Amino acid sequence: MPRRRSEQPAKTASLKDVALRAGVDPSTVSRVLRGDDRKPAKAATRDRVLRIAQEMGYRPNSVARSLRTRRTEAIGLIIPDAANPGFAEIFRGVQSVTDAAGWHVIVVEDRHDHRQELGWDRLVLEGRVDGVLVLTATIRDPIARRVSDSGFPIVLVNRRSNGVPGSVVMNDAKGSEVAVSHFVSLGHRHIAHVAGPSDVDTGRRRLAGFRDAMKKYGIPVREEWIVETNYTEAGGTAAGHALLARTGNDMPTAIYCASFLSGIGLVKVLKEAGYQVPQDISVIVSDELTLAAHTSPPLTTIRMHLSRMGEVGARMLLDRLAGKPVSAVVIPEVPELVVRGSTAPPKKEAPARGRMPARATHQPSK
Amino acid sequence: MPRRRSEQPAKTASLKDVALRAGVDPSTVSRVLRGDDRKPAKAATRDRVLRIAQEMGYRPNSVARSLRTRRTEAIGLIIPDAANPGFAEIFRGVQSVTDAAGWHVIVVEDRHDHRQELGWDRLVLEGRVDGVLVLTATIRDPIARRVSDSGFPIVLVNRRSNGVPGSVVMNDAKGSEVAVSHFVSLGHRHIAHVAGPSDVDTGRRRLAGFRDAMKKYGIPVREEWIVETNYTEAGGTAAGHALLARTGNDMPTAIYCASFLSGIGLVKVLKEAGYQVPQDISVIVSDELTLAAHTSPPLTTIRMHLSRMGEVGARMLLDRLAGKPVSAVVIPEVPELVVRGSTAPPKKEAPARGRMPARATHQPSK
DNA sequence: GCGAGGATTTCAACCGCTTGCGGATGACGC
DNA sequence: GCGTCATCCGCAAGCGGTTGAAATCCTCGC
Repeated sequence: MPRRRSEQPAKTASLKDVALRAGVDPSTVSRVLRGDDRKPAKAATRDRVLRIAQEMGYRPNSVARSLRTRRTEAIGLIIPDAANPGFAEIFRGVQSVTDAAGWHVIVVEDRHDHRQELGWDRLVLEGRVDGVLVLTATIRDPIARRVSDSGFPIVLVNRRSNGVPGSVVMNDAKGSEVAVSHFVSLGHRHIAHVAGPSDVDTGRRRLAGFRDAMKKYGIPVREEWIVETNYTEAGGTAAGHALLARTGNDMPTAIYCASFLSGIGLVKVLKEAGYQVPQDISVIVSDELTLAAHTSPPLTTIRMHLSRMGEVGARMLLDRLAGKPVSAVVIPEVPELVVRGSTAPPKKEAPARGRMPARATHQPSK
Repeated sequence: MPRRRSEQPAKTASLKDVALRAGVDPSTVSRVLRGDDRKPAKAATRDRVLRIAQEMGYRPNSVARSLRTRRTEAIGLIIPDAANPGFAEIFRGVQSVTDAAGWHVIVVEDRHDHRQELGWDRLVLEGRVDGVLVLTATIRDPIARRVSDSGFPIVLVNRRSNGVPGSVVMNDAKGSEVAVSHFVSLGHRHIAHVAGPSDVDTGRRRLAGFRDAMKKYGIPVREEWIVETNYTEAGGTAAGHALLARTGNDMPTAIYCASFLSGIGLVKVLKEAGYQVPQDISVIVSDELTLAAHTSPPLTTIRMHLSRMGEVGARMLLDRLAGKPVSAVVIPEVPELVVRGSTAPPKKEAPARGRMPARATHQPSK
């Protein structure tokens, strides 16, 4: 068991060591290894240096290099909640571009309890990363704003925030329209929306898109059927209860829910209250995830191209670090409907339009 | 819009700047700020330095510090697949201890396609992190072995590997026993196991635990009912098909599946083949995740305390970096059964024991 | 009043790599 | 034969901290 020889970290070869063995100056080794063509070496010495570096298994020390070049070739990824499966999708996209570029990603979960300092701004203040991808920003986010104003490269992903120029989002409004459109085509006219938080951009835009779509189809929006909540399962549960409490038996026949996780919570509450999905109430949730196919019932979703958004965001950040300016982009991919088992025509559609008390067939158990 | 003043990175104050303003030597500032008590400063100068540093918003440059101290205060977290929700759990645990310690985590997804180099050993070879937490190691993993042998701090999480002394796993065998025990108590005697890969530790130990438990209950193991696959949904699908192909109509009445994701795939195939879960076949999957409550049917699971494992692993790595030796630990929390809707008594249990062809009521559609 | 000895603080080297600048070497044209 | 110019390579100065050794300053005992 060769566990002996390795008490201290094995002292890796440095640039100087290689230079010594190759009989040249460290600077020459550095230039050769980096392929610095502003100062090419003679073919002979280049080959020799290359060979020796190879033999010695030399690897440049990234810390020293970073100190000198003032670049870490690492970015920060600030996420709200690792347990949200949507994050994994975005991370995928990010990783694919950072990987290709040879960059590293420091992931930090930003629990909002310790607002002010000690969160992720340590990352930027202490110079550990060259830029950050922020998935947590609210519409007026003081920290994001401060960091951005300081000139530090920052790109928001799936978020926009006041005064932060770099961001990538998707066409949330279109997603809402697709959802409403599907409901309408099934014959629904009693449509509710479980919205995201009003202080985050996606929440607002999905809601706005919902309102626009309803108007487009000539359906009045019932304000008591708009309930705001956060993007967690508990949030969905709360929203479900709120909806039940507000409306009594006058429930909508269809609900567009602004996030997958809250959709899970929502459906649970509906079922507990005695409503069947989709027979009594149809549900569409935002964000297509593989798990959606396996829930009960399988969820009809709006595919939001999360990993694409991660890619584009990472790309923008890297470009920014190469000198290009950032901008607010909306990824071109349009949200698509994925039909599964949580949507169906309404049970008994009333003959005309007009407002009518929805069926009272089911006495909510709660 | 104050976007102007910030064209270049705002030139943060350095140690020297603070020293200049405070009228002392940089080294003094350094010692004061670090609270280096081996060489305490006079109270007056200490206060002055502290105040001025505060005023100037000084933050030490972590790169420079790392170069000198040879510590990055960052660790690498090597994961197989960000889309696996179990990872998020482990990450949670890891983050909770690194956060408390003020350390950072570089997450890299180790797609095994580019085996040999360019994977995560760049992280260690180029000195970006002080240690790594590896969630991907196989039983005889050449890279993990090499890194470990070089003396680089490495701790495996949910994995063990030949020649790598630091690891934390849970009591997988016990999990299998709990599962089998539950099946038996429901009256099952035709029990299959969809195992993890035989080249990863957890796969082997869950399988071994399964065999032991079967023996304990005096039930012979049917080898054609043991199918090995990986921890993905596709793996579960494949396993399901394999099981159907191998056994024809002689299917088991209960299956213990070694992972959540493969369980999802397995159940899907079973349903497609016309088997109802749990009426025809009961299923227990390993790893308790919140999603398990919402699948169709809700899955009976074995809670594996993943986040705890993450905590313990991170703790061990940090301790190792502080000089303590590592070891192979099994976390004390025992796997617990979480009963949901995917398990039930077998439909019609044969009168006695002995081997009998299972019901042929269902003609698998495939 | 003076030297000892501890308390404070400064000096300077160094971590490993990058890079502007200048020196050495050699080829070439006249 | 010599100046000119390319080409190739070494020197040395950092990047921004940390840290052992040395210097300076006080305080105290006699």
